[in-house]
Amino acid sequence: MKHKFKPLDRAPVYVKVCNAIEEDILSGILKEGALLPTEAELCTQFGVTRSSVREGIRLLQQSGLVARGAAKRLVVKSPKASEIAETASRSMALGGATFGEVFETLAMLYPEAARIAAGRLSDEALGALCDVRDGLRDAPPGAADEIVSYAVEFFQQLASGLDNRVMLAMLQSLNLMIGASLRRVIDQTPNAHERILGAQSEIIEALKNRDKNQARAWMTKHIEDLRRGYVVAKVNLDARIL
Amino acid sequence: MKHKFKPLDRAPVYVKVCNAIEEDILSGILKEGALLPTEAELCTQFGVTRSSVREGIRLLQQSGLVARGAAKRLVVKSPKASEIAETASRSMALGGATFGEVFETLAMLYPEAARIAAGRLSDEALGALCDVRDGLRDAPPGAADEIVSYAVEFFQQLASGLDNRVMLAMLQSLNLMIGASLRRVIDQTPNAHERILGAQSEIIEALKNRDKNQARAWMTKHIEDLRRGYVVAKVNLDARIL
DNA sequence: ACATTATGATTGTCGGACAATGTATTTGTG
DNA sequence: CACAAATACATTGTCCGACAATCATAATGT
Repeated sequence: MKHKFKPLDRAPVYVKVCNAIEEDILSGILKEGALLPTEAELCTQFGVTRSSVREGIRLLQQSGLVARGAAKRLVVKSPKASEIAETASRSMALGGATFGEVFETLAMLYPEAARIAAGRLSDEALGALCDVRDGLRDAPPGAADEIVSYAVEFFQQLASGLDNRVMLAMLQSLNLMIGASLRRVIDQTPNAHERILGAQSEIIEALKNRDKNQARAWMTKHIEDLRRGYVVAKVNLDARIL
Repeated sequence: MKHKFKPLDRAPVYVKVCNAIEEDILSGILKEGALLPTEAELCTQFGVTRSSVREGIRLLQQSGLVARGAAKRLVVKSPKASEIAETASRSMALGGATFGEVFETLAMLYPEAARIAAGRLSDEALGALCDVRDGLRDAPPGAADEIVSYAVEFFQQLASGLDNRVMLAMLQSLNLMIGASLRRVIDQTPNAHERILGAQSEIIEALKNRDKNQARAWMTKHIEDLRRGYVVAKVNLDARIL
């Protein structure tokens, strides 16, 4: 019988360093907040030079698994939804995602999110939504930037209230991607202020009444209204987000 | 009047290197597939040492913006949906996402995805779905692994057919997260093979008829069926994915 | 006891060196 | 001349050593 060799692991050392540390984090040996050894210590433990260790650390750093904490020590981090959303949205933007794709996904997700929210939102979460609505109500007329930020913040608060980190990460990444384009839309839409305010109020009302269908319906209308804004503002839906 | 200084940029050099290159990619100066200079060349251009350049490259590398191409040269990459999905799902797993959160999100997204698919899926995409279904049909009984992979592949093909990279990335990340747990569920569910096969057939039928409501309804049933499997298999929905 | 200073540890950056590897060029041969 | 083989070259991966900057801790002075 012919002996067979396993393929050798020819990955660069810095990749191996990254994988080794990552493995211990994944397996729970290194829990969140744990301090990693110093670079010098890692060198002796792995038997490699500091350059390689440092390059490995950069890989871990960018994937959000470790960060420099107090006293510059390396601490194990567990990626937060907002960070995941940020890197995902950035990657999609770079990957050439278009307004159309983002908006369609938004239109697919948020009505369902509203339906779920109607059955779950805590009083605090509802209060936060009301605060956003009130902030929008009191916004000075013509302040497009403020209107946009309140509009996005409304989505943001709704997503937060769902108490589901996976949903939150996805919805947040959409919020990040839609933010920039929304500015253009609201700039050119008359009555944007009132229309958004009205939609938010109706949605809040439905959420308060725990009326899932109503919440979903109003969210659908709200988004449909935004979509019309895109048409009015002549945003090219095939254009890349940037 | 008191002169005011802007806060100095005290970021480490390797971060600046990363940002500088990233900026040129983002602004379109460096398009996808473009070759970056060699490390030595970057050193002279930035006026820093190779160590710093290399650490900066690691950051870019992990964020999926560059990769080593032919002849080891650095080439600009635009992140693909599958890569975004992979890093996102990994991050969420590390961030402590639970089966419950993933499954709830799945149950929220896929019925809507099916509805959209009914109005859009190309013949090729439908054919791919049929292929998956046929593969599942011909799978030997008791081959849990195969059943799982066909079940996931069905979701995968459906997502691909939507022709929306943002949706695709999100759905794919769910697929990755659900994969492992599905194995346990199907292992312990009697008739899983037939039930999944039946659901796939019904969904395909609805898609062929361009019947959005029917497609959505059957997908909902399909997922509800999987949910029952989770209960039967006594999967703790509050347990972390790992 | 508390503020200040000295000490030490650690990271960030530099410079140079060399082996491994893949590319490009030259050379040899029909 | 065409094509294969050998050579030279360029580039990355890895190592080593050094030092300034920064921050934490210990020592010191009042």
